[in-house]
Amino acid sequence: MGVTTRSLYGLRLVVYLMKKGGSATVKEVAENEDVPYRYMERIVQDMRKAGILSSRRGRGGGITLVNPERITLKNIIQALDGKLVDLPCFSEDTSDCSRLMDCDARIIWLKLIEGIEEFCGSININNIIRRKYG
Amino acid sequence: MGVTTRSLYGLRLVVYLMKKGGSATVKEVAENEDVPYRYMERIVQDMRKAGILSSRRGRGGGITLVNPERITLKNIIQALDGKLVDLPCFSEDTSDCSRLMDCDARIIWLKLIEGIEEFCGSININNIIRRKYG
DNA sequence: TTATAATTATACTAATTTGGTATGATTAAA
DNA sequence: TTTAATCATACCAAATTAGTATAATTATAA
Repeated sequence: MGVTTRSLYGLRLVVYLMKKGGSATVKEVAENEDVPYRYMERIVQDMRKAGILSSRRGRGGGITLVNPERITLKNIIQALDGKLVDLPCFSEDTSDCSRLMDCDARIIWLKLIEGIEEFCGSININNIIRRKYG
Repeated sequence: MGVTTRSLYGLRLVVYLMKKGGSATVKEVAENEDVPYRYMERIVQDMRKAGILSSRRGRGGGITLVNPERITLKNIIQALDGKLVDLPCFSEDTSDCSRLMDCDARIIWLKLIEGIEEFCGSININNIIRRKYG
């Protein structure tokens, strides 16, 4: 189960902003976190659309975490990698699976999805960072 | 976090053999589980190498689960998709990440890996199937 | 002993996803 | 009105995924 660089970079961004305790420009974060600037810009857009951060345009603008104390790993991965657990037979057009109803494998995948959603939802980034730095 | 068709089909195979309670040929499983035969053959090889099933060649041969009552979702995914959780910055050559030591994101990813390994290791396929069919 | 039914081993390939770049528009402060 | 920032898309190369194809090996049965 792969996690892409998008989520990797997204988490770096969140941690960076939390440690700074405020706002920053995308450029600043990209430079400090070793992420290509243009790529980071796009990641920021998706996180904004997901409500993880807000932004201000124009000179003096930048980005800010919306609810730092509530951000979970689930939020970040869902915003940037799409579904937390992505299974071929759980795609939009369920028509691609003719087994649906009597598929015993499916109940097991459902368990996986549920379990991972709960677990990732319980990983609160701010808690972990504060525990380390007070 | 994507799960590929390999794991999907691998689980179908395991469930099929469990419900049948014995051996089968790859062809039989492939036909019954809507999996391309040649593809299933290769999946079977990886599962055999991982010790999930054993096989007999030649006429009358086939495949058998080695320890049905001990097979977990973790076993299947690891055998077929490689690492359970695959992160770019946890690749073989750690040299690709210059942050390693003072990376706060890393401790969070480690949590994720640990948590998912434990969870998937706890999903026992046989238990679930038996619970449904007695 | 020979045909047949099975697994095993590799090599190949098309489609999709990933990990970016590039370009330009928009916004707002100095 | 310049400048510094985000926003919106389009593009592209490399890697991965999801298979196919071919042929070898093994063991049973006729």
